[in-house]
Amino acid sequence: MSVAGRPARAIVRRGPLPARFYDRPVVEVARDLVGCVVFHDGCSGVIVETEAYHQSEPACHAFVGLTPRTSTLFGPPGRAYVYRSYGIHALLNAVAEPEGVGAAALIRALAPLDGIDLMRARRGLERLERLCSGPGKLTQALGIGLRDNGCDLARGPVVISARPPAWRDVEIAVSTRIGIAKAQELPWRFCAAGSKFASRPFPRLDRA
DNA sequence: CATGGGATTGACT
DNA sequence: GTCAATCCCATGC
Repeated sequence: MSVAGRPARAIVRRGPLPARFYDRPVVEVARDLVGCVVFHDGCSGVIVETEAYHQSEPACHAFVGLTPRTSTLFGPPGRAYVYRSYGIHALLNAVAEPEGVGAAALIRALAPLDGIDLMRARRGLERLERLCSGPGKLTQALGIGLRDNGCDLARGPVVISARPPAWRDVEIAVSTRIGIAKAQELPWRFCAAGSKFASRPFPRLDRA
């Protein structure tokens, strides 16, 4: 017990991000999610790479309007949007902007924190830098699947919490998005500068 | 109902 | 550098 009477873990463990964190422009949400922590099923990791997607541009699934697939994107902010990519991978997004606006931040890479042995077992890999260095890799490592689509990111099973103290002032690098055919010019990719855990190195450094 | 296209990854030349 | 795996879902007949 400290002099102040507060357990140390109360300082280290931050609460989940509230819905209002997500209820604003998706580009800001994507940028500010870098350094926050994703939890699921005994594993966690610090977000080191994100991308923003908005209904106004054609790379976003919500560009086609409200369909069964995109209903989560148009729903309330602070939910998980999980979809299957290339028939194989589940990709995790955090829904942003007010309800009725289709937008989300794609979580592209994590720096592993807890449950690393479980992540290694799920991924069949040893190297820490490769466990969560891609949007399909991190969902496999944390055991996140399509069943988590629509879950409340403040209540779980998938939870995102605020930046730990060591990440509060993380330097953010900006670049264009990866793996898309349309709207490639938008600078909507954000990364913890110099992180070894990103899906790919950054072409150059620009501060956000 | 048939078709086609991915916000990827890992194996291979 | 190339390429296939694999499946949800939007689109069109």
